Amino acid sequence: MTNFDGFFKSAFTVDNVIFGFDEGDLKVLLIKRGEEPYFGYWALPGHFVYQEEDLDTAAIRVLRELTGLNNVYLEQVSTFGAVHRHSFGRVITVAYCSLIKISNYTIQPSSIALQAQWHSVSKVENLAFDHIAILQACFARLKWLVRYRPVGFELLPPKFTLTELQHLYEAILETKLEKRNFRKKILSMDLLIDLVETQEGVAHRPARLYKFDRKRYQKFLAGGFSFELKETRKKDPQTKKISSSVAKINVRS
Amino acid sequence: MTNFDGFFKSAFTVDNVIFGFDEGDLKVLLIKRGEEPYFGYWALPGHFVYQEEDLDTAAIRVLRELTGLNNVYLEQVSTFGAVHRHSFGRVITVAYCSLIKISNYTIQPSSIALQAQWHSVSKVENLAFDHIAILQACFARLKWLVRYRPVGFELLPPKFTLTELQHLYEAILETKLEKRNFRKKILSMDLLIDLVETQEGVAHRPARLYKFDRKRYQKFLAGGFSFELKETRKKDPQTKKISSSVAKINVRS
DNA sequence: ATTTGCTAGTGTATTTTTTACACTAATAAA
DNA sequence: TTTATTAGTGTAAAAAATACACTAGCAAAT
Repeated sequence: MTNFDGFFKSAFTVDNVIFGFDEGDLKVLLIKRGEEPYFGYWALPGHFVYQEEDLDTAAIRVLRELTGLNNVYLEQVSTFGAVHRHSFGRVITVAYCSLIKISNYTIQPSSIALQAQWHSVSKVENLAFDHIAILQACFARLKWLVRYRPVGFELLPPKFTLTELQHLYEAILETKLEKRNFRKKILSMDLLIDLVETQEGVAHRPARLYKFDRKRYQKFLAGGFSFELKETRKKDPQTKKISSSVAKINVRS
Repeated sequence: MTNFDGFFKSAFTVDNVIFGFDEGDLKVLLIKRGEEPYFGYWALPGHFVYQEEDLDTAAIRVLRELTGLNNVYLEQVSTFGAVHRHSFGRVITVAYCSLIKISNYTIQPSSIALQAQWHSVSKVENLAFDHIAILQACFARLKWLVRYRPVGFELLPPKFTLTELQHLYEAILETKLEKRNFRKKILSMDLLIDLVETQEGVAHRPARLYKFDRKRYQKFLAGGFSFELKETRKKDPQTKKISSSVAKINVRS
């Protein structure tokens, strides 16, 4: 039998990209590292996986240890393994992604995290390691996901208005949507419960509040999910329809 | 500085899921292992990654060494890292996926591969390690992909009929499609070149041959790709439209 | 020579969905 | 009472999806 000992000299880590939404802005949770390499740099909350620990378990543990976040559903996105991405040796990292309601959680930096803070995705730069690339991959995944699963709701507080929901979709998709059509689409999916309540303390007509209908969502998951809307072209009349290439999917229960 | 040596005791591998299409059947390329563990078992072509080798590079090399396949475009799908998935120690594996035209390549088993053979995806069982789960993950990815990129063409010979193309889609999506609508859809994408030639040696009206227009595909990639068709309900009239849940996406250039 | 069986390929009416845009409604502040 | 501002609705027109019946061309059987 060949000897494979030479291969057993690597390590692997998990890195978590946690998205949140606040003040109309898409955020990502970063920690300030208190450990070499990249001491003092902002980084994704991630660390080594123990020998006797599954990847998913490690992702949850590491996130809890660094940021205090618990009970977060994490999903694997992809794996980064460039040879010299870590100065301590060969370290490949598995990226995980999640969406949470910022207001539901208290961030509690600990372990090697000097700080843990929400940063606007659009303003993030200079992260440790190859974390910018990992963030980009997860953001791309999020954009993709938002069209097929009602992930938007994960990012909003329990009660929200349709306009807030629309702004969230616009922030993720980095586009503008047409109000009428957005509402028709989202309501036709039958995933929202009208709370009858309305906003308070606004200097204009108060909007109706909705909540996400989790039970109906479960039924929906079996069959499929739909989100499709073209960006409005109202404000940019010189834009011409050159080739309206479209990507679609149809899933039947 | 903390000592991290304890973490540098793992290894990682790459595993390749190569899909092909032949005789109306979706196939996957497997090797018969000539090495412990799982000596003599059928397995995905995969092996250890060298210390100074990137993951993508390793996937290409391993595939070449085991099966003789070269110049295959591989795409990362996901990573499997259950603690005891390999008996030699902690080994996580990164799964890669590809689609090739079976007739374009000669399979040449070597290295630890005793044999390399195409197997019907629907009949595969009893693979080494957790390779069944890896195959399933890649098959799911393929089903997904086929709706958004014209990957179908990667699996067919250079000249093909529309009916052959339809059968391929039906095999991947595991459904039946309506001929008229399939043709309208696929031709409207403008990705096919009519070769004017027709089939020969068939005992019925010979079908027109087409080839894939790679140049137009490049242009298309920038904007988006569309494939959407509902399965025909002709043959199953008792099926009722209960809730036609639909998943769609719209991407504009 | 004609018929039969088979698969290739087309025409089109109907329904559903998307898109665009203008309209009305309700609240607080001026 | 008016104004500014955001909430929310009606609907026509266009585009796409769906269903299904039809015609076309070839070889083999009669």
